Amino acid sequence: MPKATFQNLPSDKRERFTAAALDEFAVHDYRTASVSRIARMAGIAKGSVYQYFDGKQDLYLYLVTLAAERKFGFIDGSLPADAGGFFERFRLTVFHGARFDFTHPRLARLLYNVTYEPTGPETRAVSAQLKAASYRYVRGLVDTGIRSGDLRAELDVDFAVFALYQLSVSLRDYLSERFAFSFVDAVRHGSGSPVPDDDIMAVLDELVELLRRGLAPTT
Amino acid sequence: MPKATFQNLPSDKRERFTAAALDEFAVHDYRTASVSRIARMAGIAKGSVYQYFDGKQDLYLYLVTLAAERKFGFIDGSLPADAGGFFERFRLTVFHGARFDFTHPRLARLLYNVTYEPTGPETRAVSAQLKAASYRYVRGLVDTGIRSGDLRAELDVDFAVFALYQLSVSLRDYLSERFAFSFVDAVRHGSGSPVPDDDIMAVLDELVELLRRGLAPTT
DNA sequence: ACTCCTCATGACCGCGTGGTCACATGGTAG
DNA sequence: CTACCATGTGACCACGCGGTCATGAGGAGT
Repeated sequence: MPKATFQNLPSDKRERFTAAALDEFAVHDYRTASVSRIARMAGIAKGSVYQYFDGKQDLYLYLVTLAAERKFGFIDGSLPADAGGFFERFRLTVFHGARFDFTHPRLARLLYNVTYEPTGPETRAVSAQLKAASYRYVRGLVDTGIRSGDLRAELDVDFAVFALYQLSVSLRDYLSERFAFSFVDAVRHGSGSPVPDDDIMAVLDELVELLRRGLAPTT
Repeated sequence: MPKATFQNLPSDKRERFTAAALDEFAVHDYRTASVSRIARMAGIAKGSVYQYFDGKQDLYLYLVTLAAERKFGFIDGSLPADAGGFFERFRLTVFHGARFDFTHPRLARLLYNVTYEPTGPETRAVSAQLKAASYRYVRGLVDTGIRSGDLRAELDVDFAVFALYQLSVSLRDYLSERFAFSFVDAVRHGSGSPVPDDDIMAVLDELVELLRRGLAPTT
């Protein structure tokens, strides 16, 4: 985590550095990301990076924590306090998650990289932590869903949590493909307007419908 | 693709090299994988690698093609010729896919890496090709499923294909977590007996049930 | 014995990496 | 004016990478 020196920095410099670092880790995975490039982009000497953080891993941990807090905070802040049924809460959670991703492509792309990089000694712990947090969230949803009768009581909870997690995480892949929104391009240049809320909702309707009824005809 | 020199090699040497290369790309992603290490592991000089292949990318393409052919061949060879309903065919396809993965952890892990590495100029094309092939397969299943009435006619086919693909691909994550089977360990040391067929089937029942009925109670 | 040709070899190249460190800078307290 | 301390700096280090290439070994044809 950041040293005191980093906290003492004038805020514009601190932010310029943070932005450069986020860019780098959003476009490259951990191994490929380069501390030298971050320093160059931020317009500071490479040595300064090591005045702010203990090293590459430390910087990475800071950025991931920051991104995760922002995203979870965004979602929580957007969810209505009153309960609503399981499917409605799930729909809104994923919806606001997707909104966050399209409006904060750098942070979203960083978290995406973390999710799909569970290998490697440097990233393993961070990836596991992030996944655990997401699982906890979904499991809470499922548990209350079962208690309230919105979900079948005989469900294999572990499996349901897995399926919901996977579908909601990979939904970003589907959305970005379907609406031709490249997160990497959005980070590199400011290109591409975010996918309209209505379009996200349309796909989400499809997903919730699938989850609610299954693929088979009701006959 | 391999040069003539590689084809002319005595088969034991060729296989020792292929095994070493598969190991390397199964345990590391493309950038992290090292040609020098492969040569060392295979007990040959680094220069020899460049007698067999045009370079790292060329070697990678060869290995991925090989792994994909083996896996698709294995699944096709295990599927009964007579049709069966959509869900039964889907179940069997995923089942044999999982069986292949547990009995060929090196190849499985390589394909896994390809799937989750769509970034990077060197791997982009290969990843896209593999995904396209899988999508084509699933789409065929869905199309005939709709024609035969096993699936609702109003389904958004694109979305259904996405969901089926994602769930079946990520099922390996779930299985390996649930049954504590580490693919990476299985590659590095021969450790860990594959998950029993019955256990795979039990999870698959859960998946197919989910897809067939959806999460909501039938009420 | 001489010539080809295929293949094996490992020292070597240029590069970019994460990380270090001796030194420079500048503000503040005495 | 001096002493101190927090910061900034970039040349430098060792490393491992993908890739090259001059050299040599060995078998086949004549």
